Amino acid sequence: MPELPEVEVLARHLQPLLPEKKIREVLVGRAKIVLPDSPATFREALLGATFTGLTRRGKYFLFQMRRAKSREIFTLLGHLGMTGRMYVTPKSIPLPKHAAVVLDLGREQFVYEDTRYFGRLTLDLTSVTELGPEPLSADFQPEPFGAALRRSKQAIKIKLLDQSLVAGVGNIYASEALFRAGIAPQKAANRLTPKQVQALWAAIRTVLAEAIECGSTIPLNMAGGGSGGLFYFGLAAGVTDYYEERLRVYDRAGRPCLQCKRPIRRIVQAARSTFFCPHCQRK
DNA sequence: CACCATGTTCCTTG
DNA sequence: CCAAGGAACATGGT
Repeated sequence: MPELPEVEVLARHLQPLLPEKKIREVLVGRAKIVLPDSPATFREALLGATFTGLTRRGKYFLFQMRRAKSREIFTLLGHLGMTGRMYVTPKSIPLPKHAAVVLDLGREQFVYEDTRYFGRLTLDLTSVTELGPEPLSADFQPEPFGAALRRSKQAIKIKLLDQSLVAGVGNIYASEALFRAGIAPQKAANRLTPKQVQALWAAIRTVLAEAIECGSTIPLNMAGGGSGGLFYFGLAAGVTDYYEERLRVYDRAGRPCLQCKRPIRRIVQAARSTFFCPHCQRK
């Protein structure tokens, strides 16, 4: 679930649930998640601390915290990796199989679960400092974006996954943005025309903004209701495939292009799937 | 058993 | 030093 839109939607969901909740106990179920902190350091830093706010940067969550005695503020960084989930539940709800970190909040608990354990929940903030501009903010401008693309000979699809170019685009939305912009994914970044740069810049913003819109309405309203606050993004019953229906090329290999009816093709770039329409996205 | 999966980092090569 | 390619990480679904 984790590209920028999914992170944003989950952040909006968690935002009102956390402020002023105090961490009474910290359980690290899988040490790797907390790296480069040690479980002991991590626990000591969070014990007694209070959540004060939550923001997002790229695919990262930035939890604003306040230390118990010193009142000093600090940031807890979260990343969902490929399979991470975070939610706040009553303590009566049993922990999932792959509970990586659990924060005891009193009557509730904050759960970070991750089946593949690729994610992070840590006090180390170095990875955020290397991120490129936030795509939906005014920091993301077509000219610097184009200038960065001109410096790279990589295939544009691969370049879009570079978080220092622009933060938050992942494998799904890279394919989606290129389809919207009508650009072939194999095209070298430095060969895009100024018009293509402009179109891609706009497509990235459109695709991400629409995905946020989508995620913040249907799944959110349905989730949490019956299950005592349990929140599973995109997994609300009956709307399971709403998410996929929005996507125009991703995971649609062999199916007709929504614009020209010719089959969508899947190729592999940098060991990851790319989906595109060879007709609508020509070199 | 084989292959695939929304991500990042580390190592190697040139 | 940098760009680029590939493996590694770990588990589960098909």
